[in-house]
Amino acid sequence: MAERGTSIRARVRAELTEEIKKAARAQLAVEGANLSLRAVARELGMASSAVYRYFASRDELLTALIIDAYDALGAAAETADARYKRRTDFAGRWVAVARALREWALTAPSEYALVLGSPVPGYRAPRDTTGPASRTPYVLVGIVAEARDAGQLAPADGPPIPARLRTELAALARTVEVDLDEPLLARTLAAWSQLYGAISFELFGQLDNMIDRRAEWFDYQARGMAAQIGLC
Amino acid sequence: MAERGTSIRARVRAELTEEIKKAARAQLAVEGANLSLRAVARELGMASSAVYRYFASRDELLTALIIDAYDALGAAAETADARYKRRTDFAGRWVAVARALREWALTAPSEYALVLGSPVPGYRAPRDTTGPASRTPYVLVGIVAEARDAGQLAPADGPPIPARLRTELAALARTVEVDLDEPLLARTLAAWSQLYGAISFELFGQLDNMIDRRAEWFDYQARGMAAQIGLC
DNA sequence: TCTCAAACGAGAGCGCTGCTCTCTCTTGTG
DNA sequence: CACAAGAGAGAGCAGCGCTCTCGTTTGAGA
Repeated sequence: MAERGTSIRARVRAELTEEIKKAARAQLAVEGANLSLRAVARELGMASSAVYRYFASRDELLTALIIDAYDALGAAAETADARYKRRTDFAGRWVAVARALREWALTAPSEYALVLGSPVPGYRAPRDTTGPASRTPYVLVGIVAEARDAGQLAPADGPPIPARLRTELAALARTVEVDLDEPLLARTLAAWSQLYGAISFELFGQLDNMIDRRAEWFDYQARGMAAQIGLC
Repeated sequence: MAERGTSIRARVRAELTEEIKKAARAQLAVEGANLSLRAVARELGMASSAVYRYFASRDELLTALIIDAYDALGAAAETADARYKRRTDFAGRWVAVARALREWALTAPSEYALVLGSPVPGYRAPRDTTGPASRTPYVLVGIVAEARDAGQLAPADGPPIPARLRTELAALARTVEVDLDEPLLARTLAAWSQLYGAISFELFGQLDNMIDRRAEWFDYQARGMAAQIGLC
């Protein structure tokens, strides 16, 4: 008998799949990037071979975790922006989203490392991840585009952009359907890269023995990014 | 018989140690972060247990590689700055050093990932690395300090710095013996973090399907950092 | 309602890993 | 010249990812 379009078996299967991922995430949190499929199976009280009914390989499990992490990261960015009240305070929105991303990274460092750290084994997951991966930059770009539409954008400055890079930026804007001109897109992209750098720098221990007031330091940088883009 | 203060045995030992590291680096380059001590031993035609005469554990081998990588990275920065002719073109020097760091990272991606990527197994190497690790930022800070001394620094701007962060920056400047005032140190530190972000962003695949003209894109960002610091 | 193929779980096993221990041979120094 | 320290090899342990085989469960079609 079908229930809600899916059989009971399928439902149980989905639940166990989720439970495996949950246990894997838990182990990842304490063990670092070295995820042991056998340990996950042990945790769940099942034979290691049984896990292979749900994930064809350890890498496939990791891929699933990566996709989930991308989704969680994107969701964090979206809700942070949505919850920000003063919609025309674009710099404030940028900082709020940046903070949310950092905080998500701090609560789930190994998952952040999974998606944005060094590629794990030989190479990374296939490009099933492109969808969820684009949620975060989409939020960032959205803030900038809205600011531009509201006329709240400081006049463009920044280094000159070589002609060929400019055409590539234009092509990029077209393919991802982003309505920003080349200099603005360049500044936004650079700010995104900078944001990623600031979070990774802290998370991967480069700030150790240098700065303890990390939240304040991060805010300083996030405000710098907003200023660099031209958000007011 | 002692030779140059070290016995022959010690010399041979040092050579073999170096050879092990070399083989490990080679394997790391093709295999990613998963370094197999047994494979290294196999490559060298020796029993895996013999390697333990030279490195107490796989982690210790990795630590040695990390220290070497930090040193190589620092050396790349230093020579790039030293070779730059127009000493008062501080923005040019910054960009030259940034380029050198990126190029080193591109030629040895796994070694870069080792030192600046996500911490590998459970946690990272001990703090034997602090010395070599500081060579790169020292070069960057040096350029800024020289520019300031030459009066080639644009007037400070940037986000406000909270008082407590400011005192911590002052303390940091004191402990690492850097002669930069708080706002300038903050801008330099932020630029360093940004530089790290730009390199990692490219190296870890975040630029894939977005920008192909990577050298030009990197230059654009490097120039932006110099401008943000105030280098002329 | 019964049947049977598909789904599932467990266990054994393969080759790999890091690491330890023991045994033998070499080496350089007192 | 003796002998302890250094060095290499090999066996072995527990763990890993993954495969295969063998019973059991289950749910959909006859």
